[in-house]
Amino acid sequence: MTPTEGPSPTGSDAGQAPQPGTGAEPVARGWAADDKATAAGGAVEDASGEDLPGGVRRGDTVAAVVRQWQAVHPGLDTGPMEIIGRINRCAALLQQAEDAPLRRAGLSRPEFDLLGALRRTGHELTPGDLARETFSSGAAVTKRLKQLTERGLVERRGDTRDRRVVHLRLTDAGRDLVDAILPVQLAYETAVLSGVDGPEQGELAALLGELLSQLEGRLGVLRA
Amino acid sequence: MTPTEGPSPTGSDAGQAPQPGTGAEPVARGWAADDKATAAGGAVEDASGEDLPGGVRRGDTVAAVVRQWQAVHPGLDTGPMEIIGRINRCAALLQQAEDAPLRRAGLSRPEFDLLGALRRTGHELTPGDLARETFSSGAAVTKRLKQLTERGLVERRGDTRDRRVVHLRLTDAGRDLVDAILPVQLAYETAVLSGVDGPEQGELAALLGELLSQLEGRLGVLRA
DNA sequence: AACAGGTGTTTTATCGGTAAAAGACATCTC
DNA sequence: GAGATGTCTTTTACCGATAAAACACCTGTT
Repeated sequence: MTPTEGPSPTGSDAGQAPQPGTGAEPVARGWAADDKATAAGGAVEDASGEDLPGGVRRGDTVAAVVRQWQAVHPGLDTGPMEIIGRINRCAALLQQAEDAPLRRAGLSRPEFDLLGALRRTGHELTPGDLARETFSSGAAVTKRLKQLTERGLVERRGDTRDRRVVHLRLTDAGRDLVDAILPVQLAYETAVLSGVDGPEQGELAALLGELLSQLEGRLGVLRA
Repeated sequence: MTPTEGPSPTGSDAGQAPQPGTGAEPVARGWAADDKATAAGGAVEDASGEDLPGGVRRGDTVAAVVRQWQAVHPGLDTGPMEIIGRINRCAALLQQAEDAPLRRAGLSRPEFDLLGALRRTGHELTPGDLARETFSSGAAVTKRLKQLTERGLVERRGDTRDRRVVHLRLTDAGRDLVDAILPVQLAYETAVLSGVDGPEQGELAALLGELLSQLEGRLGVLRA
């Protein structure tokens, strides 16, 4: 992802219409669906939401999925779905949208992610460092580095002490590219989020920060 | 994802240690990092966060990444990162954690997603319906259906009117499997979210719902 | 100094996903 | 009613990511 955001769902990000010849619109409506799945295991059918007369927004797809589950299993505690499902669905839609500026620059998200890690830390990193920074496997980092060095965005330097180790840094071109893309990326994201009021954005960021802190600190323990 | 949550990041979900022989711990700490990338393009180094004396939580990794960017580009509007970055990172961690119960049942997330769609809608669906419901490509659905029918979880029935069309429904075994997994899944998710207070969970769900509604309604327009 | 064991990186095999094309069929128009 | 057009599903080719193995090298021990 942009050295700004997150996960790279399912490999490619697609973001186009599901099938070629299929003129069919995704059930929901305007947006080219495609990636990830929804909250409760898929999008919603159609159920739930008729637009209000004035063209006002109806509930989101996750709410509709929850309603479907409630109809099948009344009383089921679907609370977690309303958070986790929405986070996942938002992540899917956001990534798809965010990839647009990156692709214009000829970079995939994971690639930009790697470059961003080098840029923001300010110093050289080893492949292992980059794998941890970008939460990807070492093998994936090796591949990306090969492409990025070939493109002249990253430079390698062998460690003098330990010859197993490699140090990586951005070239001038790499640094310039990141610095050029980042503001565009952030502006785009600002636009994407513009539907939510400023104060609410702050609340949302704070709550997500709290959740993330909990998850980062605790998930290792829960994983059984 | 469980017919409960979201995107299936990078194909497999891994969730294990980055490299085999590497005893190295992910930089952050206990949790087996691996998937997606972080907000601003990777995790945080180490910077930012020392635990407070009492063992209290420090800021999340996204906050640290934002600080790194601010150091490099002072004044940059990193607001969007604090929301989008956290959503992506939360999604990555949650999916990883959520897969545990599913894997015990021998299902991948996309598979459970598909079964869940059949279960909650209550009626038969065509492959095209399922692709839209699960936000995946038709090809992916075809593959999954093949496996799931072979396992006896799903049944196919040709349409009598239109012989191109196939109708799918859960077998008894499929329905029982979904019904057995779902509560376990939800209980697990409840545990994962338990670090956040009840009222705050409600606020979070509401804000995410608002964001998601905006994204679902608007993203198609913005995608340029 | 040889060796056992551990760490950093790369390579290989494989899996799953998408895009695009192909196949099968319905429907609409003339 | 024949042909053109479009829809639904499956197949094919390819790409990217992971896991596991292979390499290369350091380091501590005897």
